[in-house]
Amino acid sequence: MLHFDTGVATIPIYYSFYRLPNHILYMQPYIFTEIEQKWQNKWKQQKSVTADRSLTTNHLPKYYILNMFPYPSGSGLHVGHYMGYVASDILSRYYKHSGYHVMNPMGFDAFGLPAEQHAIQTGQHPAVTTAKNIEKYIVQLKQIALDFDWDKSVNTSEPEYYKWTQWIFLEMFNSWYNTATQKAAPIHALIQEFIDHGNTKVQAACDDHTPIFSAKEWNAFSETEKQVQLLHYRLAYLKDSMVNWCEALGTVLANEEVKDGFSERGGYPVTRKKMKQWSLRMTAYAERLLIDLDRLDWPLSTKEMQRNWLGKSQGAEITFRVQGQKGETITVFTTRPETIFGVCFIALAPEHPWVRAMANQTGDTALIAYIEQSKNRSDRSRLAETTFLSGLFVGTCVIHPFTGAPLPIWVADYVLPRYGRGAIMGVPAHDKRDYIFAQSFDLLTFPVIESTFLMEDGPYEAAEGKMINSDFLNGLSVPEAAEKVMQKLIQNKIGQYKVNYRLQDPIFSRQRYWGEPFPIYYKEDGLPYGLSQDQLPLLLPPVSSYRPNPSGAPPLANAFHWSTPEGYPLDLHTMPGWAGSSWYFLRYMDPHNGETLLSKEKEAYWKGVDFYIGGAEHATGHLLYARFWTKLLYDLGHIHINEPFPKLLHQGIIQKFTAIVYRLKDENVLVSAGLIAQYDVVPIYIPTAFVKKDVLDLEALKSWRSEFADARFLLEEGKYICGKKMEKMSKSKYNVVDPDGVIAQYGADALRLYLMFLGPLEQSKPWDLCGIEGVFRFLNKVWRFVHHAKALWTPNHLPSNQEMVKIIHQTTKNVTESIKKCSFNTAISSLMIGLNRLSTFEKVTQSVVEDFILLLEPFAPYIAAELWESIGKTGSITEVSFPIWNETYLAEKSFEYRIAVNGKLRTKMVFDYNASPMAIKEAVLVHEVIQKWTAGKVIKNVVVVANKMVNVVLE
RNA sequence: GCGGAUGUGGCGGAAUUGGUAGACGCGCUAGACUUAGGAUCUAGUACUGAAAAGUGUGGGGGUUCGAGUCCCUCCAUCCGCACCA
Repeated sequence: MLHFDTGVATIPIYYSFYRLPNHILYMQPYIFTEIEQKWQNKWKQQKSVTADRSLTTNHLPKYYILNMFPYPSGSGLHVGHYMGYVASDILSRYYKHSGYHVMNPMGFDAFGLPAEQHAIQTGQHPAVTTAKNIEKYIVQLKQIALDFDWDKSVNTSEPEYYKWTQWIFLEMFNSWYNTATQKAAPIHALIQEFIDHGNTKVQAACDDHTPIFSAKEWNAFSETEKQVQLLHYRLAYLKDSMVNWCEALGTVLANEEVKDGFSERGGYPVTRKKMKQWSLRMTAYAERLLIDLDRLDWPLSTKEMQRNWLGKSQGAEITFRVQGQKGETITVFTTRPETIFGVCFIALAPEHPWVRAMANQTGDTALIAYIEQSKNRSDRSRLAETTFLSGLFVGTCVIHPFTGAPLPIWVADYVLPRYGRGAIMGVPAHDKRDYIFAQSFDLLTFPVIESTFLMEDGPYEAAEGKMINSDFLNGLSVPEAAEKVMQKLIQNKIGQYKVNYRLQDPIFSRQRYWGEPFPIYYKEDGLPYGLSQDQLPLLLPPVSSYRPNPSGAPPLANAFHWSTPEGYPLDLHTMPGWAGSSWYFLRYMDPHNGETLLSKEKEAYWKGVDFYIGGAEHATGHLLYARFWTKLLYDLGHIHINEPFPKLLHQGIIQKFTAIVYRLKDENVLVSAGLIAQYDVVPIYIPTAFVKKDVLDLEALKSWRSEFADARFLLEEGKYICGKKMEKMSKSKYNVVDPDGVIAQYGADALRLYLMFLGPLEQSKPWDLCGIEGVFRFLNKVWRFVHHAKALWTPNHLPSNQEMVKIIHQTTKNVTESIKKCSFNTAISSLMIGLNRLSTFEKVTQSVVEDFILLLEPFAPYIAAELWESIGKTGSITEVSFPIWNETYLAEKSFEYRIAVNGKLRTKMVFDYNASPMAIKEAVLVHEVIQKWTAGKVIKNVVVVANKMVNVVLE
């Protein structure tokens, strides 16, 4: 046994000297640590493993492959992160070998809350921690030979990058959405329109209660009034928004960051508060975002998620007159206008303007209390009730537009203010929530569609059947009735068709420090104005504290003299995490351009991302925002790409068993997994290292954390059995696998191979280190194979062995086709099969060995580079063309048919590749095995499928 | 509840898209070379059965000469949206 001190760990290398021929005896073993170190150093001198080709190589076809860039967190990468990166690296290397000009960049989504939290705790500037983390990431990425071109990297937190994020924001601020042309346009075109016609004719996406003004009125407006009106149209606009305010974090949280009234991060209480926030008029794009999904080569599930998120629903708005209040009306949105005769009440969101007006007017304390109470309930909890819905009768009625009957107006918080008009018509007979509400308050329920349902059974929600109890709709089918009632509503000017989207304009400002400052200042009128382009980037200022200002203002209020040179105060908000990531794929094409965000020439060459790889968890966030920004920049003529990611693949997540102990709810007693049914327990994740074959090492746990030191244990047969669950690798669940340890033990090539060999890229799969032995053995085998072949070959003088040629061509074909399908697990399997078969030959020709190393290179670049050099090649292997197979070598002369009788396989027979079906049939029928099965039976049919199989069918 | 996906040996997974189910790898069993084996090589390894043979791709049904693959239905698991009027 020899020991090689690798510097990382002492690894025993086993191999035997006996029995081997001399040349093998002196063959150096596969010491991956040395090899990988050697090539890493070599490649360090180069920008990229294959030097970047300049745009002068325009004749080359391009391939732009992209990974979602990571947030550089302090905990570094775990093996799961590598999944997508390795896949893209394989593709990138393959396309380079195939003559493409490949771009496979990597960068950092570097603004984010963790660095800011760290800054708050330690006082260290987030830029410092971020830079440190990025450095660590780059080392980790380089060690597994990921061929990223670091010259093209981007970092969203650097001024040269966020200058353009701010620039894009200004473009949004200075634009409006023309719904007639379905395009965004510069704001000056809108101003001209106002000068000519006021806003009476313009079709634009704007705020709900934008006042109407004539050209004359516009021209008479003061500058301030004009700006106020324009703000109703800008694509980036200020809006009073109900936001999730977290006092402890001093910030506003997105809906997805709030869980049951508490912040997801930190678990602090969250209240709802009205604040002026920047919003983006994304809803203007809802229809285009929906329609264009059809053109995308994306996983179906992700497209479906985006469709749900956009949430298009078609229906009608119907206006009801309020009884006893002349001229006052309430407009509701419904998807089922045909059920108009089944309306038993009207329900309004507590936030509805009419409700507020009523409360002010009457001073009704119960109503005011109800409005207050609803304010702090999240949408989720407001909708979560299944048995009782709360509400309050306002004491007023509306008039049914057809029957003239009075319908009570209720305030109910199951009606959400931001969906539709914040008002619904309650049809308890045909809507589940309306039904529950009616049950809760004993309201009338009145069916208008014929069904076998009894009222006691619940609502009949299906949109099919014959209309009843519905005056002029009686006897019609549901669709017919819907059409007829709409005609009538439109005719009577009390209703119109309406399309609604669930999507809302996202809030775009954060009360945080570590993000892009808004290039916005405020004049005396209190209105926002954009900085000019030459004032960008607006640098993130140093602050005395990263916490919110004691006044409650965001951290930027802690900056010294945060104002324009003229002395106007600058906006105190910063942009959210997704700002920088919504357009970064554009910047990679031209990362250092100081003049524009992306030059026309570079865009014309690269034309956008060909293949995007990233996690499915970004299905509705990042992937939707990036599509929105792309369309916006496209509208304004800055880019010619309409969709950012035409082709998308989600890599699966790596899972590992977690270890769980169960503690009694109010005692420090841990209960073994088999006994938990009898107790009230809380599961707690513990490090998996403490568990061997489900049995817990009690001492390890006790010394891990003080809280366990004096814990008592309820054991099963003297052992504590842990619970386990296959879960996504995550630091908080203590089941992460650190890549450095794996690399030290098996090498980066083995880790790459293993990650890819595990299974289909897009599938989630469990990590099990045992399996890595297989690919590690394979690499050792390759090593021996090449050295063995090299020692024995006499170049160019070996007679070409047809069988061997066929094997390498077959392998080439299988590997190439698998790579193109991103089926890397079968590609590696083909390499293994190829090697196993080639190893049976005494001598192997040099060209076969060369081809094999080339086929391996995208998967295991270190060993490939080393072997390439060891067979006497001086140039870089990455510059060499990928092998191409020749079908004529693969042609078979004969085929082994499987012969079945009544579908059951009975024997196999070899026939010439071109044998006629007639001849095959005759030969099969006289074959002794077949005769045995057909003896005494009547043969009904003999199915002969050329070069597939034969089936003899008996009566 | 809705939408999407998945279900194949002890395990990870293959299967030319309707044509030999279980490639490749792990694990396991036996053997070889060995002081040794956690190196390497050889053979075997879905299940039942002594064998002949039979049974097998979550369950049930169907189409077909032929179904892991297509259709219907049910079940389980995972992911997403969650009572969006």
